[in-house]
Amino acid sequence: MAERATMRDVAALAGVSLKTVSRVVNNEGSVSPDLEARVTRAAEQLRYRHNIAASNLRSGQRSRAVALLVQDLSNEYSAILLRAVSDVARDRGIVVLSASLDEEEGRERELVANFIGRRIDGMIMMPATTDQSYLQPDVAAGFAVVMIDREPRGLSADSVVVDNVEGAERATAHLIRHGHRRIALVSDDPRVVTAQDRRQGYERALSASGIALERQLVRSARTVGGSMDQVRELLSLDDPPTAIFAARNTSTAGAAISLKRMGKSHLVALVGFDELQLAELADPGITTLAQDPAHVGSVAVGLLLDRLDGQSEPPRVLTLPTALTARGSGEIRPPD
Amino acid sequence: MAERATMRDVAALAGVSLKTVSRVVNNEGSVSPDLEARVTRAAEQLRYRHNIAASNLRSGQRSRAVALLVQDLSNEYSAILLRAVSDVARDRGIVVLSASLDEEEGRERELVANFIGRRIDGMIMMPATTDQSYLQPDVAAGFAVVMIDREPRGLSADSVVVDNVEGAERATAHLIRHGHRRIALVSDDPRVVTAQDRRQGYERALSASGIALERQLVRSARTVGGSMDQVRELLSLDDPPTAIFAARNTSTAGAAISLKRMGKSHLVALVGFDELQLAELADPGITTLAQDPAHVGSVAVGLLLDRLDGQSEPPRVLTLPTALTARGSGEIRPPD
DNA sequence: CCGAGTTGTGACATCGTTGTCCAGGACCAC
DNA sequence: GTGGTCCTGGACAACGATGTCACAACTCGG
Repeated sequence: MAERATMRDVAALAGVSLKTVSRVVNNEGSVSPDLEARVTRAAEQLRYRHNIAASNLRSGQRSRAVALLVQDLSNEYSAILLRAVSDVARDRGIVVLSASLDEEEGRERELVANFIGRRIDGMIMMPATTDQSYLQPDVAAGFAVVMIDREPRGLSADSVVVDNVEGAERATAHLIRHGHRRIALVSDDPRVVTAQDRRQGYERALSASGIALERQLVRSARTVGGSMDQVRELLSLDDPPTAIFAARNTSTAGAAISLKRMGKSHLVALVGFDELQLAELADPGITTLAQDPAHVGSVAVGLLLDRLDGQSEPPRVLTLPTALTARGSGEIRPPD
Repeated sequence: MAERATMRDVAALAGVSLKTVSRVVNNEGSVSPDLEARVTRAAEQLRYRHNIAASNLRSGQRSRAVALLVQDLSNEYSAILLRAVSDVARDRGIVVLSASLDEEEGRERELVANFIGRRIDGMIMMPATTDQSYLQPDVAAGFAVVMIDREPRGLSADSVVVDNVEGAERATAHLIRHGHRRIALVSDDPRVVTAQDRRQGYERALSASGIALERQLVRSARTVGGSMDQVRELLSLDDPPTAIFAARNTSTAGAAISLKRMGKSHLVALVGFDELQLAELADPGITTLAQDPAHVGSVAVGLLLDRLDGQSEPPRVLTLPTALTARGSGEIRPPD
């Protein structure tokens, strides 16, 4: 296998010194046109590829790489987020690494260690750990961190969140306003902070209307399939709910599919937290209370780049709004 | 801002030589337990983070980083692909960079140059260029490339594809079998190779049944919104199509939304190429002819890792199957 | 108690690049 | 012709790490 050409090889072929090649490659300017042409030709001839890692090592520059750590890259929320982050990064010549944490603490620590070992400049993370104080020394050493979806714990870092409690309360109140009093909650794993917040919002809305919390109407599941099962069980209760608040996009998808398979899409109301790309296509359309993941992404990467540009104010928490879009499923009224 | 500790600092604190620290960090074994403990303690105390880039530079090891270049990371197809690639990579301690090309040749070349400059080990790519011969010298230097969705041109590299012509022909034939003769095609930008292939399959199916190609029924659009517009136009023709073959997931989504808004979901048949996560939720469910992106991803990364493990057979082309899933929209019969 | 073999440790060069600094030629004014 | 400035080019060390090799300090058989 052919070895890669280095600056030394280029210099030898062009008959100049190593440093002159470096000057040409970095466009430092102070090289005569004649020599510059010779160097450029030699580089092309040898298919020279500048080694960015070596360059960064020597020059002490930033690596121009950042990471995005989310729960699940295949979730459409994360996919849109990644796209938004990548677009902003690319405009600045920054590359993006990404990974899925699946809410596993060990995986977060392992991936973070790997990324920091590669000396990336910063990271946008939807944390899986409950405490991120282990990152404090790295942040002190200039590593930029922005949390999304959840505020940092034990770490001073910027974050971009939505008001999950308020949003869930609003979504649940929407169902109550349409006459429901038996409202089920289908949410994510209760260990997840956002799931706890959304449950709290759900409970607040109920108690604000004097509705007692019924334990059997509160369900959780981590996957679409799991949510389908929970909804099937809910609807076969003796006294089934007349409405469902699905606190996450996978829960909403599962609930909607279950309702459709049971032929109850038009009978049981459904409001989902988070957007679903094809929410409009379902029949009835699925009412959602959504945040805009592209906005979250661009705001988060903006905060990150600010820090890399030397911003040193105290950490900021940006709370983005959520919007309720009525499409039909959330406006179904309870039977008589 | 605190500078990061280096091995030199750790060595000084532990009172040993640099090389001994290196031995401990790399677990080379031949260090006495006593010294090893001192080194470990010093490393923790200084929050030492091993510099992987410097280590790779010196040792000449691979970087254990690969890239995934797709058209659009926010497309659910790409998101699932990325997730599958990441999962396999993570099991081997390999990190994944990703980027969207948006079918722009310049962006492909720019991103590839950046990634190769970072000395990543290999790349899985849905190419935007029509000719990838510019990569040949890098492949010769040990850079592994696997193409997905499209075969490489001007480059010997492995690829993972589906038979687009055959798939499109099968999808179109499905509509013909249900009695349609005026079948519209809504596809991606005609410069995209897969769009050309799928159009060819569409035409083959028509001519196999003696149906003349009608130019005005052949449309293309790059986005969901564009596809919606095309479908709206198609249905307001004097002699509108009774069925639509949407040759890509964004086209399918656009077509389905347009049909729903026009109240024609149950009147005009629709078959889409590629899966849509909520295809089942639409009313009627959307009939699709799909490939499995997770499978494409794991097969592609498998080929890539094989090459990195030294596999040197001639390039392979793996053709994966597509499956037609009837959900209702593709089985609508034409009026009268 | 010696010589051979085994272990553990460190000095040094090196990976591919860039920052620093100096040499020397061209040019100008005097 | 001299002295100063400007510009270009190159020697050298360094970034943070590891491979090579040499050399102490052991062990152990005889």
